[in-house]
Formats: sequence, structure tokens, C-alpha cells
Amino acid sequence: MIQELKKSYGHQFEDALLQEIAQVSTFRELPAGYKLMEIGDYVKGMPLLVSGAIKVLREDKDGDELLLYYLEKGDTCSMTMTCCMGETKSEIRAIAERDTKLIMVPIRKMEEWITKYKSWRNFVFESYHNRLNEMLLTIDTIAFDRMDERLVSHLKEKARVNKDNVLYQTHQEIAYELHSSRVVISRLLKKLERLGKIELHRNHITIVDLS
Amino acid sequence: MIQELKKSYGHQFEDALLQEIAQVSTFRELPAGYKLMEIGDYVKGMPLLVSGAIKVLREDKDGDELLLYYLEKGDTCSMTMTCCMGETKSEIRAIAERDTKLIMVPIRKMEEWITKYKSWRNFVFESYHNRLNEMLLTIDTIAFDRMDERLVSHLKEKARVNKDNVLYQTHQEIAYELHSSRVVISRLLKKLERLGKIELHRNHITIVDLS
DNA sequence: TGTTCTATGTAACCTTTGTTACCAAATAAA
DNA sequence: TTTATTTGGTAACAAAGGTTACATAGAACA
Repeated sequence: MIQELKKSYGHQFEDALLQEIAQVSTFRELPAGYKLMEIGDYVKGMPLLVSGAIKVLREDKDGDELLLYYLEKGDTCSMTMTCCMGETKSEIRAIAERDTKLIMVPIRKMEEWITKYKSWRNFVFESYHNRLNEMLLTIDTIAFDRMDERLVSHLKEKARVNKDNVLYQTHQEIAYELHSSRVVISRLLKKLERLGKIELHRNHITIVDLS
Repeated sequence: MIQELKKSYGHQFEDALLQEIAQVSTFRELPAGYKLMEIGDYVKGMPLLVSGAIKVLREDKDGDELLLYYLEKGDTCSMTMTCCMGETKSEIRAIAERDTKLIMVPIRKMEEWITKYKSWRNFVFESYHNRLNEMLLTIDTIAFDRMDERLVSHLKEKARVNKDNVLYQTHQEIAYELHSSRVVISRLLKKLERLGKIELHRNHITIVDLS
């Protein structure tokens, strides 16, 4: 594990901290689709992403979903931190977007290291910073953009996160993540295809040029 | 200032910290409508709210606004903290919702106190926690609620924050804060009046029963 | 007092998005 | 191979919300 740690976090954490992390944490490999956290769960650990990606989703009272943002290499879940500080339940759902490796740090260490290591403190604050900014961007898209623009953003982001211009997602799944309906998404995707920006196939979408 | 400080923060900060805050901070009284921060501004201080309320707004590229949340007594602006840590410009606009008193702490002290005072550390993390949760609630309303529900929430929240069941706001102003149009808001307000939930007057709205 | 400005009410219409229904193609299962 | 299921295409319609236009009432003010 220490190698994985050094590769992803060696440039920002001092050796003593890396050692401590290695001692108390567990290394986990999650297959794509694995549900890491459900709404209402109590939080037991803080994930440090080593590779892959985790998607973070919000749900309303009717069970409708909305994709909030992705966690990637070098990220951690600020939502987790806020939860464990307050001993409250998770407000979000977290699912592996693709095969993912992460290091799970026990929450009790989090506060301890904040006083002990400056680099850890910076990391924690930077995470909050990043997460608040991701949330602002999410708000921007849902408040200010129309569904066609949101769809294009979604396709771009999906391709970036998965490092693949072919998206293996059904129209229904896209509709869930954007909190829309399958028919609307199919309609807009067809329009994008007619414009030569994507190619539609059963169970996958090829991005041609979304610039 | 030390009295104001003790009244609002005495229960959570130790005396030594209260003393330090009093020494390096400035006390400010803002009239309702005062613009405390504009998008693009560099952040010079961290506000500790003593009384009143500050509304925090987001703007898109076309200049359209959206109300994100209110800061009240005991709150601080996490967005400010993230900005000053990263030396970046403000992502939001902050305007006094009503007459407001606050203590402005220089940003350089923020990090220093995090190592020095446990209570300050808790306060900072709690602020992040609160802000992330407010952002989630904001996302919930704009993503999952229709405009009539959002309007009712807005009226309730406005009345709560201002401690007044009479709202002194024009339909146009409400439309800006909800990122809608005046005609739509007038239409929905009229519907609420017909249902006996509010009374409409020129330049003010009286809440009768929104439960 | 008459004039001007601002806030609100309302009708008519348009666009976007969501819903229902049905069909066909692709795939999986029997 | 036949049947069932999943996925996607499309039409027709409904609803929410935005736009334009215009009228009127109250407030401000000359």
C-alpha cells in the first residue's frame, strides 16, 4: 500500500504522515458499479482516491436522482468529513464510476492529524475548497443551463472521467443522473447525432466532436 | 466589541481566543442592501456575524442571479475561507439582507488559530459542514422543486430571516433571486393570494398562512 | 392638479420539458 | 429457433415556465 500512497500522495504528504496512513488504513479495490455509500449510512472511513472515479449522487423524497460530481485520484469526500465530525448520517450516495482503488482512513485519525501535520491540514481544507466549488458548478448547470447544454456537459465529463470517448450508458441511465426522462434524453441525443457530434448505438454512445 | 463577541461567540470560544479576536479584528455595521462582496473581489477578511443577515448570490455569464443561502448570527462565510486559502477571487456576491453587525477577522489569523485553538478549529469545520449542507438544500430546491414550491420556500425563508411576516420586496426582485421572470412570479403570487395564503400590496407582501 | 414613473395584473402566445403510447430492433433466455 | 426482455425512435399531447404586449393603479413630483 505504501507504494500506492507515495505514487498518489507522496508529493503532498511528508514521510511520517505517509507511514501513519499506511499503518492505520486499509487498501480497497472497488469494481465499477460498487456502491460505496448509501444515503442514511453512518460514515466509518474517509476515502483517499488512488485511481478510478467515484460518482456522488443526491436523491429527493420521491427517489429521483441527480449526479452531483465525481471524485478522482487525489480527491477525498468532504461530505464524509462533515458527516463524521457531526456524527450524522450520509446525505449522499457514492458509487464507483469505474474500477477504483482507494485508501480508507479511519475517521478518528482525521482530527488528530489536523493538528499534527500541516500538509494534512492543507489537504483537508483544499478538499473542502474543491467540493464547494464543484457544488457551485453543479448549481450553475442545473439553474442556468437548458437540458441540451446539461446533456453535452454530462457527455464531456463522462468521457473525461472514464478516459474513453465511448460511453457505455443507456439513455435511461443518463436520464436518471440528469433528473430527466428517457424520452427527453433520447430526443436530445438524436439531435446531437444529426449534428454529427455523436454516434448512437445500442448500449453505447461514441463521441465524435462535442467542442 | 468584546461584549458583542462574548454575546454571540462566548459559549464556543475560550477567553484567550476571544481576546485575540478583539485585538486584531474590526467591528462593522452594515445597512440593509450594503454590498459586502462582489464576484471577482479579492477577499481580505473573514466575517463573523453578530446580528442581522447576509444573502449570498451566484451569477451566470449573462448576469442572471440566483440566491444561494443566508448567513446569520454565529455564521461565517466558508466561501471566504476557501478563497483566502487559495488566494483566489470570490465566486459569489454577498449583500446585507437587513441591518447587520459583524466582526471582520483578518485572513492571516485564520490558519494560525486552527493549530492554536481547538474551538476555532471546530468552528471552521462546522462552518464548512453547514455551508455544504446549505448548498445541498439549494440544489434540492432548484433540481427537484417546481417554481411554485420554490416560491413558497423563498417567502417562508425570507420571513424567517427577517423575523417579519411582511416582506418588502417587489415581484421583480423575487424573480431575480429565484432566477425566473417577473410575470411568472406575479402569476404564482396571485394564485397564492387566491388560496388565502398571502396578501399582495404594492411593494410588500403579507404572509397569512403558508404552512 | 396634472404628469411621470414604478409596480402589478393579465391575456396571448411560444419554447422547453415531461408524459403516454406504441413500434421496431437488438439481445437474452427458453 | 422461438419467445421474452431490453433498448431506443417517434408521434401526439400536456404542463410548466418564459416572453411580449398592454392596461391600470398607486406613488412621486413638478
